[in-house]
Amino acid sequence: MSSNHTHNKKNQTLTKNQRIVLNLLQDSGEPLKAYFILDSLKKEGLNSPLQVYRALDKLVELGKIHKVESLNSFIICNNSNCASNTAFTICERCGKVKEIKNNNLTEGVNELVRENKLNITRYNLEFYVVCKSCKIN
Amino acid sequence: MSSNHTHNKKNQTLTKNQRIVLNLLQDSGEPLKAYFILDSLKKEGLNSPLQVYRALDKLVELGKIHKVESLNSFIICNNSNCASNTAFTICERCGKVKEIKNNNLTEGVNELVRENKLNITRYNLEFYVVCKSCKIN
DNA sequence: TTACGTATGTAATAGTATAACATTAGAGGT
DNA sequence: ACCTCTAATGTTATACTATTACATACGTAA
Ligand SMILES: [Zn+2]
Ligand SMILES: [Zn+2]
Ligand SMILES: [Zn+2]
Ligand SMILES: [Zn+2]
Repeated sequence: MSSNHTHNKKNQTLTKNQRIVLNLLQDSGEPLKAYFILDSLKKEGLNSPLQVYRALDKLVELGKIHKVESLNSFIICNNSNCASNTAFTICERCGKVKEIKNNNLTEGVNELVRENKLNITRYNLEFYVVCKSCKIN
Repeated sequence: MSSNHTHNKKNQTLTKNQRIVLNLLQDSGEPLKAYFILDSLKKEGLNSPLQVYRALDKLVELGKIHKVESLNSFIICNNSNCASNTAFTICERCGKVKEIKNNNLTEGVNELVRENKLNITRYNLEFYVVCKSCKIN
């Protein structure tokens, strides 16, 4: 079946489990919970939580997805250069999550870090908001 | 026993459960987990997780403690004016957590928020570091 | 007093994550 | 091709984190 030649090492190293979990997160675009992922992928052959968590761990490590800590959820990275740094807005009302892509923010954080002599290895920023559609209602 | 007159409303409103949980966190200074708190306070009369979680919820709401989301832990607020905004450094090696008190950081974040038009209600910032004692070793 | 909101106590259960161990698949060197 | 090493898998069990539900008590204010 799956012709897993060794081209394209960076992207094609993914195993079957990792790939189907990544695809689900990609298609969804929303933060998903591990057990929801498990339920969704039963038909693809995932049977146990551990299979999901192992795939998630690997994908986080590769920077392809992020964990939204305060939601116990995982979301596709749409930024492609986070290097395990994350910044999200989270709507307090509807739960919608957006990864912040703004370069000003990234630069601003870097500046903050320099100015405050924080010897950091990475960061995780969660900004709680009321999103546009929720503000209307 | 406990003469709970209604003086000093802001601070003395705490109930017995809330008070003993707060005291433990205060004495510890470290982030503690709910079930550790439960075990520690069995002798004080806490029997069930729910008693702990209810106290924790209230104390978070009052701004007296914070939840460290990525550790599933709770820590005393040593800042006194966070208004549910939090900023921590977390050592990746030893797990030591410090609340950032630096006013420059607070102001810097506010600036970031203004510049990026983030309509936020609160934020939670986690900076992963290697702390001094861990860097030596 | 009555009524209301908030806190309690207790039991059960839901939701999140990892440990342990045996097995398999792949990449790289010889 | 064969050996070897590492990483991933499959499976079961278990640990850890948090909430639901419901009955009861307490404090404040009308
Ligand atoms: Zn990202
Ligand atoms: Zn919303
Ligand atoms: Zn604080
Ligand atoms: Zn350390």
